[in-house]
Amino acid sequence: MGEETDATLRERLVTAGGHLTRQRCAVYSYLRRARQHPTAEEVYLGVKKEMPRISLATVYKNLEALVNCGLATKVTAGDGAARYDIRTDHHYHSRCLKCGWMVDLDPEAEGALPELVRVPSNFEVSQYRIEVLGFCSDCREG
Amino acid sequence: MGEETDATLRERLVTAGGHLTRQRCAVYSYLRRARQHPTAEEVYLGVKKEMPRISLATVYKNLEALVNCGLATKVTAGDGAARYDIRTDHHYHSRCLKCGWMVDLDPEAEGALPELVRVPSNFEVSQYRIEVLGFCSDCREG
DNA sequence: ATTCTTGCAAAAGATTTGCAAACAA
DNA sequence: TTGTTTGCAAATCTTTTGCAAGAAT
Repeated sequence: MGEETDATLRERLVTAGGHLTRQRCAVYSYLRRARQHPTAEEVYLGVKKEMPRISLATVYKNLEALVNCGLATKVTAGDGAARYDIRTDHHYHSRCLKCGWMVDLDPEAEGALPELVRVPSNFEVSQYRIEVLGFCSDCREG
Repeated sequence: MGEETDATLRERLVTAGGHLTRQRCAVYSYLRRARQHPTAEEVYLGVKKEMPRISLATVYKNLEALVNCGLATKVTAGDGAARYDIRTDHHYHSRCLKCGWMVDLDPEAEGALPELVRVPSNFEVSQYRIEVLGFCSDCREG
C-alpha cells in the first residue's frame, strides 16, 4: 500500500484515538483495491491470503473502525450480509436482483429530493439513500 | 377482524395455493392494526397475547406468506431485524436515527428518478427505493 | 383424502463480545 | 508504561429448516 495512504489512515485513526496496525492497513488496502463492495467475509478471505492468521472478528472490528473515522461506508443491502464501500461522499447504489452486483451511482442533481418525496415538516432530514433495483447487463441476457 | 378482510386474505392465499388459518388471520390482523412497521418479534409478541401458543417460526412463515401473496411488504432497514409494512403500493420511508421510528412517505411526483440519479443505460431498472434518514419530532427535542 | 400449516427444537448465518497475550504509541 | 488491538472461542441475534402432529380444503 502507498505511504501517503498509510499516513491518511494513521492520521484519521489517531484523531479518533486509535492505532495503526498491520491488520488495519491490510483491511483498508483491500477495500481500496476491491472492484466490488465486499462483505466482511470477503474482506476476511482476501486479506487472509497475505495475512493467514488474521481473524474474522478483527476484520469486523477494523471495518467498523474505518467507518467510524470516515474512511469507509457500511452499506446494508437488506438481504444477507452488510457490504463495505470505500466511498464516503454522497452517492447512491444500484443492485442487481439476480446476482447482487452493486454499483455506485453518482447524483445527477443536488437538492432534488423535495420534488420526489413529501417529508413531514417536523422530521429533521440529515441524509437520504436511493437504491435502484433491477438487472445488470450480464443478468438481463442470461 | 372484519369478514371482508378475511375474504380478501383467503382469496389471495388460495390463489397462491395456501390455506386460511387462524394464525394467518391473526398475523394479518395485527399488521393491519399496527401503528408502526413491526418486526417479526413484535408481531409475535402482539399476536401471542390473544393466541398464546403461536410460535415465532409460524409468524415468520406467515409474514412471508403475506408478502408472497401481495398483502404486505418486507422492509429491511439495514440495522437489526426486518420490518413488515401493510402497504404494498409504491412509497418510501423515513427512519429516525435515534429511535428507529419508520414512517411512510408518499411519492410527490412519478418518474423523477432520472433527474436525480444517473443510471447506466445497460442496467434494467425495475424499481427504486428511497429512505430518508434523520430525526423524528420526539427525538430532535430530547 | 390430500395438501398445507403448526409448533417445537435444532440449525444456520451474521455479527458481537470477553479475555489474555501481543502490539503501538 | 499505558492504552489499544489481536485472535480465539463463546455468545447473541435474526431467520430458516426438519419433522411429526394437527388443521384446512
